[in-house]
Amino acid sequence: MILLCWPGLWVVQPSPSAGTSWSAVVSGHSVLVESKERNLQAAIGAYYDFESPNINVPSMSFVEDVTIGEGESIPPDTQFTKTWRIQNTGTEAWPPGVCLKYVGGDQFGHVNMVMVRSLEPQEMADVSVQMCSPSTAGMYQGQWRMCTATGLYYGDVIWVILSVEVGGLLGVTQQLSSFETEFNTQPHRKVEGNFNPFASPQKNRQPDENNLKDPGGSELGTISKNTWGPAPDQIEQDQNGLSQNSVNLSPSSHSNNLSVVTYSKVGALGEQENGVSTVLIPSDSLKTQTHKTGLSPGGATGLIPGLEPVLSTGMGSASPGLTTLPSGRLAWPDPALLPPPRDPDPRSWGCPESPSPPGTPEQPLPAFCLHYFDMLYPEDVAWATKGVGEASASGTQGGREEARKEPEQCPIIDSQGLGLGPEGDLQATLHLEEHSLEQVQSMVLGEVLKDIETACKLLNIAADPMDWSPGNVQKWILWTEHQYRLPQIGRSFQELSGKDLCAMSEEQFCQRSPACGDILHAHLDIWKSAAWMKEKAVPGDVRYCGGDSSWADSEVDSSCAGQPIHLWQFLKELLLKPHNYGRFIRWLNKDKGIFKIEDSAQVARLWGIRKNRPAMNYDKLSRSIRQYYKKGIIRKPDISQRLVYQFVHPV
DNA sequence: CACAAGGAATAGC
DNA sequence: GCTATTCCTTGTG
Repeated sequence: MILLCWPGLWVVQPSPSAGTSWSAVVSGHSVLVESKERNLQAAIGAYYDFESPNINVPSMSFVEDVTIGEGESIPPDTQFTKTWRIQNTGTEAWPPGVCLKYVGGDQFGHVNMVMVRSLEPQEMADVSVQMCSPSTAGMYQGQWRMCTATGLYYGDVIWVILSVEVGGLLGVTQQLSSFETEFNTQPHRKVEGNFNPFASPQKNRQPDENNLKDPGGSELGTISKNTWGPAPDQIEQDQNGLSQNSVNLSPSSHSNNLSVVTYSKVGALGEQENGVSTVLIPSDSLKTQTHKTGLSPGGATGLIPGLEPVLSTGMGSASPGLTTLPSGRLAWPDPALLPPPRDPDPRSWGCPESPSPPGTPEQPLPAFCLHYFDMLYPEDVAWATKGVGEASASGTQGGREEARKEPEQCPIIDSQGLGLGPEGDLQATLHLEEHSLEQVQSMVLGEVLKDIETACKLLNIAADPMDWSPGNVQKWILWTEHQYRLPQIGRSFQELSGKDLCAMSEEQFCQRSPACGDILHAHLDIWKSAAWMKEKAVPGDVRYCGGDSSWADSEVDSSCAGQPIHLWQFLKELLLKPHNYGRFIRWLNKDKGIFKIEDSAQVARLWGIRKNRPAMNYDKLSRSIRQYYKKGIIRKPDISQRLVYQFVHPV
């Protein structure tokens, strides 16, 4: 099996040598695509539930804090109930199975999700979560967001802002809250009046960044509405255990031949507490689940058979021990912290105005964010593969049955009977999603092709691996290793041309690189498929073009094929792609040509890859930049700052 | 410690 | 010869 991670897209190819069967995982869901031809589009037949323009996204507005309003303080280590009032501001009732989920910041206890009933248009309801205040005084904040059963986040990001201090006033409001609870046996009663004198009227309050403090010292405390995605370091060093975006890429964890693997299910126990519906996720209850899936040969035109709209909590808060991501895992921006969809081009999500768009330290901003990727624990593989053989044998019928067969392992959260809704609704939803699937495929594919295009320009290599020289191969390997944080591959592929590489089997890849040969091979397969598609693509056919940039786009590329690139040209190339490299280098004043190297090590590494100089570092790179001083190409700006340079002749 | 500046030798084209 | 790389020293914050 190969497990391949593209930004936002996973592809699992169970039989690489045959090359006829692929499954793609997008947004945490998976489909299997039987492909008679070796065709990337078929490979990426994916069910994707992002905010397609064709899909109505529920609307939600935060109304007010019911308990723990602004200005209230709470004693340390104190249990309390946080209640928000929210409203369905859309024109349609919410779909069944929606929930409010913890998405970032401080979590205050173990509860990370609470079911919310389907609100009618304009209806308001209170949603409560049992929390526990931190043990040390200070200001804290956390973010929560509504989420559909299929993992689609919607509505305002709502905040918990806590002032923890000894002698806080919690007692008063909680007494009031408890008093109310006695008269409100419904977990989420309909609100008909503004009855709580402690409610704060502000909507979408901005926390005072100067006062917010994260106990772990992370920068999460400074998340604001203008900084939707956690910065790379924040993701990697998530002090809150919000690791639902992490995926273990270790091939050793995936050594079985799986037909299809999905990672979207958890074990969860719903329970009622003091009139508050809570979902507690024991960390040891996380499970993965296989779906038996299948689509018609060559076509990715159906929803996954057996895919149930299962509520996934992700796994983040359930795994408090996972505070850092070890090497080999990829982290992704949390889609929950992205703004509500407005721009149909998903590439623009997550980086609205931030000069430093969110992403992983190594990744350009993923165009498609995976919603829930639970870990596939090694010990779960045996369980996960159980039934896979049956899946292959029974084709497309088994998924739903499989889910029913093992309810203990994949409990479907259906608190208060709100789970799945009428079959008719589901069918309508499926129908709608089918329509968007093809569009989604195109977009996913476009993103893949664009990433390859970007890499080609950056590395100055051909798109078709068959055309690569041994030097190109080294560059590509270095690049892939860098881009996907693979273990050091070294020189085990030295002397090989692109043709040699293409002729190698996955086993041969693994022989040369036991740690990640399979992943590398899978990446090469994507490149080969993309080259095949490019060859087949009819000029003018925009189906495979991702938005504003086509494959043949001759976007500013200062390098000429075959010509050695100059460092200043390379820097300009990076600067011209802020979506990809804005975290590494960005303009401070484009008109004056002033730029700042934000991540010197990464820029140096990219330069080293480009020049096939693995030992490149910022010391050397900066020496090269300084060579430009006397040549009048680059200089230090008038007010010298560290890592800030200026093009003498800005474009 | 990271960065800045620049000298000197060397590599690669 | 030109450009970039590599290694080095010295200095700054």
